[in-house]
Parts: sequence; C-alpha cells; structure tokens
Amino acid sequence: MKKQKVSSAVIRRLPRYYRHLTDLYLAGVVRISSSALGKAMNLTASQIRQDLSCFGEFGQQGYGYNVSSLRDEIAEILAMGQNHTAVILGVGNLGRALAENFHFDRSGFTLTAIFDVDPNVIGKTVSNVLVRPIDELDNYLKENPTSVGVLTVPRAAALDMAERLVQGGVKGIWNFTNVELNISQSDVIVENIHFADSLLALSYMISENET
Amino acid sequence: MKKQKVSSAVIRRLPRYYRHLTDLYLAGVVRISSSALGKAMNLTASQIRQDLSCFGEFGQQGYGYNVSSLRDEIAEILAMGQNHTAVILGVGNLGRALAENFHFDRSGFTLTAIFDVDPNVIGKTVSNVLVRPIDELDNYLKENPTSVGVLTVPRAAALDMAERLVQGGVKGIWNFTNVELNISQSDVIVENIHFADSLLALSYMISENET
DNA sequence: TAGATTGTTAATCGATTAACAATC
DNA sequence: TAGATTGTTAATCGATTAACAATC
Repeated sequence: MKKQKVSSAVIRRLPRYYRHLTDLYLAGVVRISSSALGKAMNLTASQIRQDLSCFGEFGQQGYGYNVSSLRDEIAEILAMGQNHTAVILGVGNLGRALAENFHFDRSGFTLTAIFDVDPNVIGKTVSNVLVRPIDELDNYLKENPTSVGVLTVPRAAALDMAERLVQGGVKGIWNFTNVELNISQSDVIVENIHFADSLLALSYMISENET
Repeated sequence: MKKQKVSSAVIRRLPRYYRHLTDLYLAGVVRISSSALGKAMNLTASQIRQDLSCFGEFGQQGYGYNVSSLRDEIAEILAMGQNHTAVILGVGNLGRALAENFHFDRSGFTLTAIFDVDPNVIGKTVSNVLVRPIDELDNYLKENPTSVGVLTVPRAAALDMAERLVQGGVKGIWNFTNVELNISQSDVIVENIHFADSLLALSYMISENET
C-alpha cells in the first residue's frame, strides 16, 4: 500500500497546492490544467503532474483537474480530516497571536488547551480556550492524547517543555523558539519556524540583489 | 568579483550555520572541524565545506575553523552589518509579538517604525518604537529609505500594503500574511512565512509517521 | 472526430557525497 | 614529523524537465 517515500521537496509543495486550489475554488474556478496551475504557481506543468503522481491519479486527459476534488484529495493527503488536536505552550504575544489569529481549524486542527505560568492569565480564556497552569500539562496530555504541541515559550523553557511534550506522547512539535530541539531519538516530528533564519535569508537576498 | 549564483539550498543553510556557530561561540568553543559541525547539524562534512567554498576559504588544514571568525564571516555574507532597517505594518498580536519579542538587532536590523490604522495604538510606542498612522507610510518611506517592510496586516489589506511598500522603495518584504504577493515584476524580494503551510507539512509528517 | 491534457518513462540538470592531494 | 583536516575535483544520487503514448 505504502508508496516509496515522498521527497521533502514534494511535501513542502503540497500545502502550496492546497492554498492555490482553495483560492481558485473560492474564485469559482471549476477546472484547471497542470500548465495553468503551473503558470500561477511558478512551477512547470511537468513538476505538478510528477508531484501528484506520488499519490495517485487525480486528473483526466484532455480536461485537466477538477479544482474542488483535487483540493479535497490534497486535503486528504495532508491528513486534514483526522481531527488533529493542538495545545499551545506559552501564551505571550506570539502564543496569543496564534491562538487568536491563526485558524487551526482551517488546517484540520482543533486547539484544545493553552498552558502558561503567568497567574494573571491562568484561568482566563483566550480565543475561547482555557489557559491552564503549566503544572497540569503532564496530566492533561495523559488524559487527552494530543497531536501537536505548539512551542511558544521563552528560550529558557524550551528544552524542558519539549521533553514534557514528548513524554506526554504528542506526535509533533511546532517549534517557534529559536532553540534547536534534539529529540531525534524519539519519533516525534519537529517542525521549526525560525524567524531569524527567514529574515537572514531575506537579508542575504536583498544585498545580493543590489550588487 | 561576483561568484556564480549561490543556490537557494545553500542560502537557506547559512542562517543555520550562523545560529549553530553562535551557540558554539557562546559555549566557549574555539575551533571546530567540518565533521564535528556536520555531526551537530546533521549534515555531511563534505556539504559544509562545499557550502562554504561558495564564499571563500575560511578554514585551515589540520585545524578546522575558528568558531568566532567563521561566525563573523557568515554574518558578513548574510549582510548583517549593513544597518538594515525594518518597519512593521500592522501591530495586531503578531506585529506586536515581533516588535516586542523578536530581536531585529540580532539579525542586523533596526526596527524604525510601526504603522497601524487603529487610533487606540497610533501615537503610542511599542517596544520603544512609535506607532504611526498608516496614511503616513508613503511619506515616511520617501524620507526614510527602508530595507524591509514586515507585513502583519489582515489579509484584506495585504496586497495594497505590499504595493505601497514596493512604491516606497523597500528592498524586501517579510510577508506573514497568507496572501501570495505577486510582485515579481519589481525587484523587491518577498520572503514568506506561511504558518499554515508549515503546520500542514507537520500534519502530513505525523500521519505518515504512524502508518 | 480533433484537440487537449494526462500519467509515466527517459533525459537532463543540479545538489550532495566521496575521494584525495595539499598543507597546516 | 605525523596526524588531521581543508578546499576542490570527480562520482553519485536525486529532483526537475522533456517527451510522448494513452485517452478523455
């Protein structure tokens, strides 16, 4: 059943496909060819067909792809329908920004809990989710199996919190701290968002662009 | 003078090198070999030497690399010493999180201004930076040439704001909105941080990991 | 039907890894 | 000096692109 491993390059493009298809869908576009999609996304038609062929056959000769159903297929591939759950650790500015502005549900996740150490926020709700004391994390995870822990704690707390998430049985950690989490011995997946790395790459590119 | 174009894979690794070297430097490590660095970063020694060779010769046979000076060299390559400036557009939760918690200076940037539409925050300071009315953006950019615009506005405002940044002569846009900015006709560089893409990739990987 | 477009195989291109002479 | 490790060239591997028969 399981195909050969899908390359990381392909995996990174899947959410982009999903995003573009959603835009097309909302714009009322019914069908699209690989070449038209490629033009819109700055990819070759070949690459799109090659990417999709990792997962099955979703098109139709002479027609192209049905936008709505290809979107659904990709949602399926991305496991968006699996009722994933997420908890946020640390509700400072960034944690709060994610809780209030990021639509977890649009990626197939439900935000089920928020943890923090600050007595001023514990017991309150943020975005309709209760903020709990961090001491309750271990118990909470034991009683409420959770897909992903969102790490938005200060640098100093990052490693300890990551360890507790792993112990608590999460399947993935969405890491916003600039700490490199070295938990490769477990089979928990770490997805990093390194703001500084992104800005430095931009710094390089704008300088390169001038010369 | 200009070497052949450096591949994007290499550019993306440079900030990681910088980050690891900083950690080593702060830990008091004086020298490191490509193989030791590779082990720490999960790269091959070969790749590290190949990457660095795009920019010059920074090591010494039989010794390896001096941590501090290699770090400095990479900072130089990343253009960290060029007094880049940044302005934030939109000081909602995310803009505020960046203004207050992200250390622009550590990436060689100075946050010089913040713009918003909300009368309740205009005139106040966030992280010692004045929040100005968005109407002043065009004039501000004219009078204060700015390297990068940080886009943390709502989706609806994104395209318009991006256009004004481009008109205002910024060299790069750090885009946190989930809107695809299509400004490839200009030579402004867009660096995207797509939270949803990142979470969906994680969703895929944790599901894949189970089967 | 004729035209369009897929899925897939083969060709090309680029990036990573291996090997090694140079040398600190 | 002998051992270690670089920078670089060559070999390998993987990803992207091109081509085309199949077919809607």
